Amino acid sequence: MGSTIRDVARRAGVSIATVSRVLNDTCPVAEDKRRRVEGAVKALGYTPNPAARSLLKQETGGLGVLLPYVWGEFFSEFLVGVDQAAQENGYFLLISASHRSVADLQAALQSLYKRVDGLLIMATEVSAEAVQASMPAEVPVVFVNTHCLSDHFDTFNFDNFEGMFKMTTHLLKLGHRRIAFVKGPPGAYDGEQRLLGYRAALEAMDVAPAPELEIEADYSPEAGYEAGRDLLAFDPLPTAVVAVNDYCAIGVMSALREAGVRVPEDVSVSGFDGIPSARFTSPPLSTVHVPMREIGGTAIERLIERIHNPSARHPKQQTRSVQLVLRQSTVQSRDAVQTKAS
Amino acid sequence: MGSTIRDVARRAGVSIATVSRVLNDTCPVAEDKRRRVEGAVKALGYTPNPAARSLLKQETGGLGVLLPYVWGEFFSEFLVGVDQAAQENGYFLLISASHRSVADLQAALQSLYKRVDGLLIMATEVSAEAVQASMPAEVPVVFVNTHCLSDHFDTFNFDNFEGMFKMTTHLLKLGHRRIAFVKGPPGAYDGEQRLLGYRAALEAMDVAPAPELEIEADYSPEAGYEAGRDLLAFDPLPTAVVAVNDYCAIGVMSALREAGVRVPEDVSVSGFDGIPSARFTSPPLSTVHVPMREIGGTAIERLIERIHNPSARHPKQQTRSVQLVLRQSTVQSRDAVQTKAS
DNA sequence: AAGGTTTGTGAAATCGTTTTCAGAGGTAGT
DNA sequence: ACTACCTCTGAAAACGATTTCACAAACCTT
Repeated sequence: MGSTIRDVARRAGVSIATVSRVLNDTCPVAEDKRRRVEGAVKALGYTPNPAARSLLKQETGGLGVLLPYVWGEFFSEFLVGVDQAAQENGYFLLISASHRSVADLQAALQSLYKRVDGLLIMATEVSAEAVQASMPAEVPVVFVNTHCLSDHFDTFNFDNFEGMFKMTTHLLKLGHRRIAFVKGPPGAYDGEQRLLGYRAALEAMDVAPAPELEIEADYSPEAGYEAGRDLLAFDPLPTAVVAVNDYCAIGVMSALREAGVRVPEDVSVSGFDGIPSARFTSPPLSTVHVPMREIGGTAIERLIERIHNPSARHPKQQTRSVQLVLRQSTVQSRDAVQTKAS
Repeated sequence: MGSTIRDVARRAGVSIATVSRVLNDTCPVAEDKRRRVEGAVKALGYTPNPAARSLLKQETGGLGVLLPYVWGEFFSEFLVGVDQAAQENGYFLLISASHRSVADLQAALQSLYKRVDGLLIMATEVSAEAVQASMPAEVPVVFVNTHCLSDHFDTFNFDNFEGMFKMTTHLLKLGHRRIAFVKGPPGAYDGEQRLLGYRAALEAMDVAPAPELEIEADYSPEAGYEAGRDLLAFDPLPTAVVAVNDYCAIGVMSALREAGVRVPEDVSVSGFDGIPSARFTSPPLSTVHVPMREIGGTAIERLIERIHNPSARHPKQQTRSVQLVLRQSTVQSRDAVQTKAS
């Protein structure tokens, strides 16, 4: 193809300036020339070279998306929202994953430098401040699901703490008192907020915290399965298990089922994230729904707004609320039923 | 930041040519100047402008990835492999989804033009030929999981037909004779191949095909659920259900369970893809494992190879074999047991 | 009919690199 | 001591667009 603006100009019998004007509709151009240029463009299959264009105008038309890692439906839902919003606004996406440490992020930022007009960063294990410190300050950034100490950044989070607080409270109201928590990986912002929400709910209902019931895991069903096996050692079993996310809960349920423990009759189990599959587990999983698709879309729109209006007033910290979705995996505690019966 | 090569040259007291030489290690440079340049680069935090660079050398360092859509673990596994391979080779990724028709693909290709050095295209509902026809011919492309009529393209597929043939045969050997098939969306290459594999297996064992047992659905658990409900109307029930993919199978199992039909005691169910979650369903799902992570990585490596060596001989058609993973959702048919007992 | 404005156009500068070309200076060969 | 050959360096020409500037022609005024 390699036809340039010069080829088009020659074919249409005009100067390259005129071609550029027709293409960008930036100045009035005589009707006959305009038509000749359009004809030449079509005939040659000409497309402007984006490198040349972005060299001159200082913009690329690209958005960078940095993720800590990619796994499962949580991220794919997010990406769907991101992709859709970007396409609607005529931007393309530069996506890069597995950036958890500041060093990883720095390397990625380096390679994205001047290739994108703005960045969407989900850095669950690092603060926004730490990321920003290793980055040219002038490129617009929106942080998603990232810990932010100050209010100097645009952030778009969802309410990890509140969501888990609500879920735990719900289980407490169902009469559960021995509620285990299957934790996320150490150092992860969202996981830690969820843990704190769990603890706060216990405290709010005057239930003594039980550190031995907080089991180490991560966000995978494999780790959830292991955690579930660990839980089986308790006698008596906890009557409910709150998992840091849905995948983890799925693993827990799998381990319990394998050992002949029934969910929810013997043990209630809950998740977090509200991934699409949670509706179809056995039993269907009670969870806290995080609308990741919507969040991805809105975050992109925020970013684009920032790009168009970089001098805007204050960065915005926004927190999306989340909702309890109660299904069959959580029921009233048998202890509570017995107590009531007695 | 905006420091250019000229700033570096001035600070180091050399010409811009020398700076370029130091940065690209393209010619010998005197040790003292080299050091001065390196110092200036560090002091100014200089990074070469990629637009300028790719304008001159005709390469971008980017790879384009076009997907029909994104949903669930099948795609996230694929993306993990793609992302990892790209990073290891120093490429960045331009990802764009929801391109199912030729028109959609064309629009995406247009916006990726000259922004990437090569393309990875998964076009499940269009042939490679149709895509190529609307694309400048000189950019290297590798098609993944895409129907290819001729042998003019690099393709990297996995064995949809054979996988489903094996799974169906396995169920037949377990004594099942009334085996339902839950179909993918019409027009999807992979889904249709799987359907053909199912039919071929029936034929190979002289089991009469039963078109009424082929139920319309798509790749989602929701559609699988609906298909499962449709199946409940059959009397007698089929003794096995082969779903076009795992998510669909999950939906089927959910519908059956809800109606009090036990899996696998009453009905065996199988999936396809081998998504990570399939291990953790209830019961764990028998499936055909497609190593999407590996496939994504290998496809990227193939693409990079093509980029480095565009004049290579013939395009390669490669088909990755797939493996049966048998778990608890498929067991011997009760019919077969009865027959044996009689 | 003369002057001022508008409209349309092309030449040339610019963006920030890489790379070619030619020249300067040093070393070795005879 | 003169030529031949390296080794290193800088000036300048690309790459392919956009945009400024200047100018010509056509259009109004009065």
